[in-house]
Amino acid sequence: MHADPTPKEEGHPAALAEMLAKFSLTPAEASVVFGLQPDVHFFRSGEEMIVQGERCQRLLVIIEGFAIRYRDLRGRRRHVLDIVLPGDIAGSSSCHFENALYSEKALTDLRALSIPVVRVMNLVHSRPQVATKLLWGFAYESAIYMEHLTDVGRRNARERIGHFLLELLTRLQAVSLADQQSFSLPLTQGLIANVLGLSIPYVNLVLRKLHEDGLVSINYQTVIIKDVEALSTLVGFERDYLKPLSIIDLLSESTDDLPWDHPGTRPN
Amino acid sequence: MHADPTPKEEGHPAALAEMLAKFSLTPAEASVVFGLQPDVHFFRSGEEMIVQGERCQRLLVIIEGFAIRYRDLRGRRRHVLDIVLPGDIAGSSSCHFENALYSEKALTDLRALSIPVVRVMNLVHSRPQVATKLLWGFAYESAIYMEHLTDVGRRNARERIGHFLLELLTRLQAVSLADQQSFSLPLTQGLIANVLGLSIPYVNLVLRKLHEDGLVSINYQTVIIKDVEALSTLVGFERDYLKPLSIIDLLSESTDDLPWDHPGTRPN
DNA sequence: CGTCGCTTTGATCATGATCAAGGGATGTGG
DNA sequence: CCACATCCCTTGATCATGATCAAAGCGACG
Repeated sequence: MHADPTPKEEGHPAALAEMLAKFSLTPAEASVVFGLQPDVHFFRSGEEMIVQGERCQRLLVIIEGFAIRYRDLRGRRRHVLDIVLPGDIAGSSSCHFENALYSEKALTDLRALSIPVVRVMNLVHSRPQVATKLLWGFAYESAIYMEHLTDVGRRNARERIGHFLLELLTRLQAVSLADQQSFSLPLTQGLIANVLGLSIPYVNLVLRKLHEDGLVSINYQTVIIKDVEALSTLVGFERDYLKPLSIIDLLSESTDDLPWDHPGTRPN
Repeated sequence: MHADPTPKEEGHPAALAEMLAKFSLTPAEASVVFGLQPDVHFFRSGEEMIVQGERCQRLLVIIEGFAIRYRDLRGRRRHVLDIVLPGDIAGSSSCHFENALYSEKALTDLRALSIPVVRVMNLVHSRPQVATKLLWGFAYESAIYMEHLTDVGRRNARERIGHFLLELLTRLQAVSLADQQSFSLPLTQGLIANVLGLSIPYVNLVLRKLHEDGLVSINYQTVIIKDVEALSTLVGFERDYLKPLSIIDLLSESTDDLPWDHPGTRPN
């Protein structure tokens, strides 16, 4: 990992848009986050960003590139818990523990904003609303894992794979990295197998069947979902869990009128 | 569901101890939460507390009794995502969405504090530190689901069941509802099967084998884990994920010395 | 005393794992 | 420019974990 001391502005615009979308931050609030003097860090493909068992003291807002979040099981190999996309935050769960419960590793060359957890926590005093929005966004992660849980626990291989691809499509669309029915990302069959708890040969088989049925096609890192509707129905995909309520909606329902933490940007 | 209009103090002491433990609230902060004028609600065994698809507008701090959090799958039956114990908060994930993603239903007669989400959110202005502690606690939920994910995705039936029982033991110990090796809770084999994505006859089989091996015994709602060490090793149980870092530790590492959140003393 | 829900047991079946081997690509060093 | 290594995809044969189906026993409770 190499910190880049000089160009601290370079990566902000893209990350800004993603933060806005994910955490409902107003531009003013986003600039509060960027005011925490984040470093831009670069990681090479394969580099570990968060290491299981070590203390996690910084959050990494992914600007560009992809990563995996995985857990090393004793004896068994590893279990990939999720794919980390631009706009996601590496370390957001690890920082809850004395020692990180899992690792995060760059899947491609990757660029991220690095912000010390302590500095974020201090927003509680200085900018409580910003802190709340960030924490609210973190809490929402559990919804994704709950969905993955029913994915792995209650669906067969075909449904799991279809569901996984549809989730990726939707999440990537949210950060403008996918069009209506396709996206590009360094997804191997081995990775899919690992995320979904399946074996590689079986993933291969199911993927071929899905292709024969004209539902999806995967070629050279590009996934095309030929019939989103049909696949969604087939595997029971409902995208609600990927569209959390904005915290703004909740706050604006409030009837009282206590002072805001930085007047002027209040959405009310 | 019946709101109890009169005795609003009755349930607080027990719930208070649990809140202290789970959210690192000081007594003063706990009383801020109780100052939100929560109602004590009673639910009968089998009653729905949160309904999938409906808007979730209140949080329910479980004081006494047990519940399940489950999802209705189309066509398929339901999938139980987790057991909800005293000290847990029903609705803590549902409130992130326009419509609750899952239901929560009382497994026994149950007593809970009901607090409107809006009122909690307003703590952001008045008591940002309390709000942060609560949200921090919610965010930590995702760690539990991530662990369940590797449980279901990467372990065989024996390991899953053992892991599940050890998690329950640990979580119940945290709220003084279990001793060193045993606890009581209305757990049926059907429920275990549903949580872990197994069939009832197979759960029965595995449970018998675990019993024959002298590892666990289940009788009349009482689970005894005869050899916690052996079982933990056998199934690879590490309890770290159930012991989140207190947010206090993070805040106290802060080098600056801003006044705390008491109204009137806050700068800015 | 009959019903209902939970547990137990057994027989059969299938989803998906494991093992094995070969086939492109791409990349690297000689 | 070729030899070799590596990584990923593909395919097939065999195996096993755990599902499904069926039926009966057993409390508890009204």
